[in-house]
Amino acid sequence: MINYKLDRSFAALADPTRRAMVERLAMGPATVKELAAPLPMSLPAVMLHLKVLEASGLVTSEKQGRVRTCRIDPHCLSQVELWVSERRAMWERKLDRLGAFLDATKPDNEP
Amino acid sequence: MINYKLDRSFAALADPTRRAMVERLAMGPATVKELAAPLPMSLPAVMLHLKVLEASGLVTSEKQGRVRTCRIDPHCLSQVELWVSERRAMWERKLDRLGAFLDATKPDNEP
DNA sequence: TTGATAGTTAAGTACATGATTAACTATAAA
DNA sequence: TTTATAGTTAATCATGTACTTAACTATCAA
Repeated sequence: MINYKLDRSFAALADPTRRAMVERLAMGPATVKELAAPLPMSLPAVMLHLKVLEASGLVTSEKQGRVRTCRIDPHCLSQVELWVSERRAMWERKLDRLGAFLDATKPDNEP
Repeated sequence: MINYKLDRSFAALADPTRRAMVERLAMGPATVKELAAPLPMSLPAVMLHLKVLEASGLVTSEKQGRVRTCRIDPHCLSQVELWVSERRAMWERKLDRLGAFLDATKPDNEP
């Protein structure tokens, strides 16, 4: 029942800096420097955030020469999306059944 | 650009105990005691998790007599789902465009 | 080969998080 | 009216997170 990957993905996305990094990467791959440019913090801090994103699997990176290029791995994003949508769907089915029950037991001549 | 609600929702869902609580609530409303029953921790600890879930907006609760009944608020779940699906969709559109570009620039007579 | 660039590691600090036990407050039932 | 139930608050503690600056290592360009 324990899903460490999901733990790490949600935890990674809980930080606004890391969501900003994912938003940037959603537009296409970027280097560490490009990722860091708009962020109001030091490069080592960005590196730590990147490490968290990579540990969760949401982002991958590879180094060529002295440049590390980062990109989104959509699989983990899908896993997160799936978990949330499943719970919401379950809750909404529950609501629908409740509605149907109320309709069925309601005194008639109401719409 | 900063979205505290989203921060709190993702952070709330990053903890396996709280995800377990949401999973339970997806099946229908529950009291604090019912929520706590399967969890390997003290009631005050469960209360703290519940507070985190309520502060994020993912869960609401109301007290009647001495019983507090908790239920999912699907709106915040939708917000989380939307954020994730938008980023994934954006990334995949990007990939598609890249694929189309590669197809267009590829030397011919390849499938 | 000198210097700038891109990234990395280390050490240290401040604050947040997740849990505990003990003690307390209502409400309901016997 | 006693007693059990459901929940709440407070005090405490250990650990984890999010940064900082300083110092370092490669790589590329002039």
